[in-house]
Amino acid sequence: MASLKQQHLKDLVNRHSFFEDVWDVARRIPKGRVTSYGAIANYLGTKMSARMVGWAMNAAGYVKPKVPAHRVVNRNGMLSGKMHFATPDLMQQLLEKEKTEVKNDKVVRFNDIFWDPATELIL
DNA sequence: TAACTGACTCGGC
DNA sequence: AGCCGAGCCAGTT
Repeated sequence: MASLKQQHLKDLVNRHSFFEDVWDVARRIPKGRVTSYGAIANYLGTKMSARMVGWAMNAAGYVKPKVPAHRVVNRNGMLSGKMHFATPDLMQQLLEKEKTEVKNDKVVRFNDIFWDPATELIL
């Protein structure tokens, strides 16, 4: 039996499709590639709602299928959301496990592995 | 109920 | 080059 908190979050999921869209895009990020909050927001047509993308990531841990929130960083390639994972180093560990180099909380060669849904996700 | 707070970004100074 | 304000909008206080 699901806890009240889980049920509540589930209700939120059903109510706000924007979040689902965010997660849907995030799930399409190829392994070893990364994108930014702004890029996802821009792809969804709400360019100025990058903060909401971050908010969606905050709730991403409670939804299935799993959302690779660690592949979403800020525009500079910095792991700004690392503090929100189970442990501060989990985000970096997950990225390194996919061969994504991280140095000083920043994705190395960010521009080369940056994945922009607006230009690379063809529907 | 109003005010504050962000896993953000951009533009202006 | 770095700091500040605005716009986004759901959740929290």
